[in-house]
Amino acid sequence: MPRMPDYQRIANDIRSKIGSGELKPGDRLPSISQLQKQYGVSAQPVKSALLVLQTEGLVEGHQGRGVFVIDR
Amino acid sequence: MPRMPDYQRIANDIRSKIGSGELKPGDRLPSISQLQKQYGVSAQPVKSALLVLQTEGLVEGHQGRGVFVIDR
DNA sequence: CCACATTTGTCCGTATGTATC
DNA sequence: AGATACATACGGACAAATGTG
Repeated sequence: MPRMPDYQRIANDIRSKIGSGELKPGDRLPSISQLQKQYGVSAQPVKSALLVLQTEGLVEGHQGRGVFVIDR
Repeated sequence: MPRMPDYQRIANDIRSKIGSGELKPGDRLPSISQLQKQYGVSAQPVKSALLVLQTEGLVEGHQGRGVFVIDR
C-alpha cells in the first residue's frame, strides 16, 4: 500500500469528520497547535491540509480566531 | 489594497495562463526551481501555489518529471 | 488605551525520499 | 552513476488579527 503523507491523512480525517457531522457548519476546528499535537506532526503538514480543505471550500480560516467549517 | 501573498499571485498567474491558452492541456510547467527564480521567491510559495492548483484539478504533479496541465 | 497571549497567515532554509531522465 | 525534479516534513521567524484583562 502506498504510504499516505501526513497532510493528506489529516485532510482526509477532517473531511470525513465534516462529512459525518462530527464537525458541523460553523464549528471551529482545533487550533493548529492542537492539531500538531493530536497528529504528532509539525505545523507544515497541518497547514497544508488546511490549505487543501480551504481550496475545496470546506473550511475557512480567520486570522486570530480559528478555522471554521463552512456554513452551507 | 490588501497585499496579495506570493503563493496566490503565482497561482493566479498560472491559472490565467491556463485559461488564456498560453499553457495548454498536457503542457509541462516550468520546474519549481525555475518558478522560484521567475517569481523571486523560495520554494514554499511555489509549492503552495501548485498545491492549490492541484486541488482545483488544473494541474498534476509527477515525481521526477514535472507538473503538467490537466488534459480534459 | 495598553499589554499580553492566542491563533492564523506567510515565508525562509534545510533535509530527505522517490521517481525520472 | 549522476543530474534533475517533484514530494514531504522539520524548525524557525515574523506579521496580522483577535480576544482578554
